Amino acid sequence: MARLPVYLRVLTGFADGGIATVSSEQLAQAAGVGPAKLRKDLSHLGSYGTRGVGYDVDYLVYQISRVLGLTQHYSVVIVGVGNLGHALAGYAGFGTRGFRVAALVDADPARVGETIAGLEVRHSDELETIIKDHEVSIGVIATPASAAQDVCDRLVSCGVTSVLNFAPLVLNVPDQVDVRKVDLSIELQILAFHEQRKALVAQGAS
Amino acid sequence: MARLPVYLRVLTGFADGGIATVSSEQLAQAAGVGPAKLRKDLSHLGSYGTRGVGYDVDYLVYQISRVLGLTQHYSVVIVGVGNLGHALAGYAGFGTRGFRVAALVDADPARVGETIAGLEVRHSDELETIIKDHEVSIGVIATPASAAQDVCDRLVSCGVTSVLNFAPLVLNVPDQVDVRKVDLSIELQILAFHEQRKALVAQGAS
DNA sequence: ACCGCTTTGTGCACGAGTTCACAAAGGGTC
DNA sequence: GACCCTTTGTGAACTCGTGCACAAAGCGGT
Repeated sequence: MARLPVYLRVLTGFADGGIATVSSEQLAQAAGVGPAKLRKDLSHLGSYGTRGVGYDVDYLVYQISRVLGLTQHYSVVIVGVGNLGHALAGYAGFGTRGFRVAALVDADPARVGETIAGLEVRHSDELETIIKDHEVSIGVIATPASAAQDVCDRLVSCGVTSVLNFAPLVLNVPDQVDVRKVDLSIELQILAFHEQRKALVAQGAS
Repeated sequence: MARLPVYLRVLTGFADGGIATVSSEQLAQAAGVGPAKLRKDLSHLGSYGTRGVGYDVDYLVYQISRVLGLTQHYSVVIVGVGNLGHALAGYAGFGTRGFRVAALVDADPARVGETIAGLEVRHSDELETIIKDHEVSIGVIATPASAAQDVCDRLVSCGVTSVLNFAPLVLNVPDQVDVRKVDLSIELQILAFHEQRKALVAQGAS
């Protein structure tokens, strides 16, 4: 389920605030979902709540972390050190929760050797070596669209089975490889669509 | 539909390549969906295809642009000029297709006055003035989580009804406001989940 | 030990989105 | 002009996720 990470974040926030137990209603409100949906989601993991009381925050954090596979550690390689790659390298979310950036890689020799967020940028020719040495399981593609499919093929051929793609194109991968896509311009266009819809409704009502 | 922007991008790619007509099968493959789904999506916009031939690329580009509201122009304000805000300001996708970055805003006085991608960073106290002067309709939140809800409230109170949120928290907004969320760590955790699932299957099979 | 209050876990119905399969409709060819 | 081949548009069955409503279950006070 794609909502578990949200629950996990909210729960860790509660844990930091010293809250020991939460009801499904509190948790649902904080996570922006309905209470019934939340209970059904959690029930799929097992019965970890106490009727009449709620859920134990720490225990639930542990269980969700376990289900998500966050008890293990994953090495990540970021390919493409443009504006976006830069931002990703400095992103604090990688360090926490078991993700480690193994290396930054770029095709531009002028960028190789540069140090970003404590990591040296290496040339993309070394991609295969890096992946094998660090047992990288997740690849992040932050290259221009023209290079993305090629980079993706190389990642996959080295055994990477999870890809996070920021390039604006649909990647072609074998079935066993998971790709998640983050696309700015698509998000903007969806917002534009809703803006227009709202404008039309307002116009029609006036 | 959230897939229209993908179709649009693929179609503009075809148009640039000088292709005049496409079949649903070609387009579906390039967009990573099934042919039936694509035809049903397009049929919701009207009957713009020719049986036995396919779809006229240019005409379809125009129709999808129109439905998405991209024939109008939208002003965007980016709040928070950290690593991510920096990357967003330099993102080429804003300029194309009717989106204009009206201003960059940050709460840190040390950053105010800095010029990024041809735009001067202004202090967040001016947020209300900027929104009214430029008729901003879309707000992008690239601040730390602690400031995000406050920024969002200010955007909404100025009449912004579309928000793109990069901060790792669930924003609380009135019903008529659309929020889209982009969250790195959630994407990573989902990939981790699938990684673990694949690892367990492989282990179980061996 | 019992009773009532709170909260979980879940059976059921409903609706949205997806897939299949085929009829309708063009274009090309003879 | 008639026939055949290709491709669209869509009706119908199906799946999946969602929300409601309620029974089961624990806790605390008396």
